[in-house]
This record gives sequence, structure tokens and C-alpha cells, in this order.
Amino acid sequence: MAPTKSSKKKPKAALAFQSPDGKSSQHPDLDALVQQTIARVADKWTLLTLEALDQHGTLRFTQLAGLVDGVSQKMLTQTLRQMEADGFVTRTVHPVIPPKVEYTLTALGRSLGEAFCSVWTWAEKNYKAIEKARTAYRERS
Amino acid sequence: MAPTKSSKKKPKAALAFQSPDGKSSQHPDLDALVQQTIARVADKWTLLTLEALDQHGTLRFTQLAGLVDGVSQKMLTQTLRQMEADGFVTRTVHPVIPPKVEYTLTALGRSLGEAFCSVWTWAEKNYKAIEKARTAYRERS
DNA sequence: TATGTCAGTTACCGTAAGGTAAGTACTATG
DNA sequence: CATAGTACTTACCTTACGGTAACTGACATA
Repeated sequence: MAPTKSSKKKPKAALAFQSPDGKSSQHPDLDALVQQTIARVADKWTLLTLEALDQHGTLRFTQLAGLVDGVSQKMLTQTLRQMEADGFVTRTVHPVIPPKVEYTLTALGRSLGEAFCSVWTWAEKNYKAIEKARTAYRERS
Repeated sequence: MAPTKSSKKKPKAALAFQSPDGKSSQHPDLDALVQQTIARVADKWTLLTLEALDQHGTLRFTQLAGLVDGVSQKMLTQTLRQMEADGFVTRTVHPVIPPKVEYTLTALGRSLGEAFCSVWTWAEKNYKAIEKARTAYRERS
């Protein structure tokens, strides 16, 4: 797509990233990178899988399939591979028959879970307000 | 073989929004509701629009189109309608010629921005770790 | 020999997300 | 009269997401 042009960051975001204020970023695609990161991470199956692993610790493939409601084998595999590639989970293969594969969150994965926690609690607090707004909107139109 | 069938099953799993399973579900799972909420909110254009409005306060349609990098008119309209319906923005039409329409965040919208701030910050802090993990994964396989 | 278990992989296919481009409505201005 | 400016719709079309189901491999058990 078109290259990211504007450097836009809110002052309220605590920047762990050191960069002179008011100047254009040394990393022109920082926003794009961050956006990509969020887009990847804010996936339905990723979030559900993250949650399941966060709650239960180490899980096997079929256990995950049972916990992540509605997921297909295909999507679960895909999601786990992606999360492994991104460094969110470790995949441990025990060379036994029948196969045994265990998945655990890494520190990075756990930190992601914590970060999403605030959105999660926000959603818990506000989903009623959203539904109310939707009803009001529907009646208005 | 019966793949990934858990206690709850959906006749057809649509993306994100789907409520009732078999029973008269006046109480879909809280988790499901929260998940739906996040799925809706964690949309690319929604996040970018939210950010633009959070930074600039009140904006007109074309201003938003300029700020939200890469968005098409179609998607911008769709996103704004959705956000309005969800109670995140107010849409003020000034009955003048040529048309003038202004968009502002509601309190709910602003609170969402704050909640997402932690994820945003997390992404800023960790996107390098993710890229590193990806490279390592690629080399590993 | 047939069947089951676990953790996948692969092929097939329908849906829907989303981009492009053109059209709409209205008026002021050159 | 033609054009520009604003805020959209609408039609069309392509891609990619994701569901279903069948198949793999190696052994254990009946």
C-alpha cells in the first residue's frame, strides 16, 4: 500500500522508545509496524488460544481444541504455528506414540495477555453500553 | 471422524458475531460477548480512525480520509457508521451546501482508546522481539 | 486384521472482506 | 454552461479467510 507518511503518536502513550520529541521518527513505519502487530495479534483464534493457555498453563493439541470453542483443526494448527513463529508459545514435541505435543506461553506471550487484559476488562465493563448504543442507533434510523 | 466437537457447537460459525446456539440463549456466554466486542473493536480501520480522532479531536470526513492512511471512502464510511452505531463517535451534520459533517469521539470512544493504549504500548515495546522471534523461527525451519 | 489415538496435512470450495470507479445531490463560482 | 467541492452510495470484481472432510503415520489394543 501507500507508504506511511505522517508520524502520529499520542503523548499519553508511555514511550519506551527513545526519540526526540516533535521530530519525525527515525522509523517512518513505526506506526505501520505497530499497526501490523496489533492486526496480527487481535485475531479471533489467537486471542482465544492465548486466553486458554493463559488460564490453563501447558496444554496439548486436543485439549486446546476442546477449550477454544468452535475452532477447527486447521485453524488451531495455523494459529499455533503463527503464535510459535511470533514467539508467543513454545511447542514441545515428545517423540512417543501416539504423538504428544505440548504448548506453553512464553514470557512474551504472557506479556501480551497482560496488555490485552485492559481491553478485555474494558469490554467487560462496556459491552452493555455498546449494546445500548446499538439499540438506540437502530431506533434512531 | 468427528473433528473438534465440543459441548457447544454452532451450526455455522460465522466470523465474529454470532450468538445463539441451540438453546434459548438469553445469556450467551460472557466470554462470547467480550470476544465479540473485542473482535469488532480490534478492526484495522476502526483502530486507525479512533487514533486519528483521539489526536485531533473533531474532524470532518475528508480530513479523516487524509489522516487514516490508505483508507477508501467506502471503508471510512462503513467504519464511521459502525463506530457511530456502537456509540464511539458522534456524527454532526451541518445542513449547509456543500455538506459539512463532523465526527467526534464520545466518552465511550475515548475510554476505548485508553484501553487500547496498553496494547499499543505493548506493540511498540515488543515488535522487535516479535521480528526477532520470526527470524529465529524461519532459520529453525 | 480391524480399529482407535494423536497431531496434524491437504484439497476443495463457499463466503465475505475490501478495493476501484462511477454515480448522486446540491449550489456557488467562473 | 461547466466545473469544483463535500459526503456519501452503489455496482462490480478479486482475493483471501476459513469451514468440511478425507488422508497420513506409527503403534497399541481387541
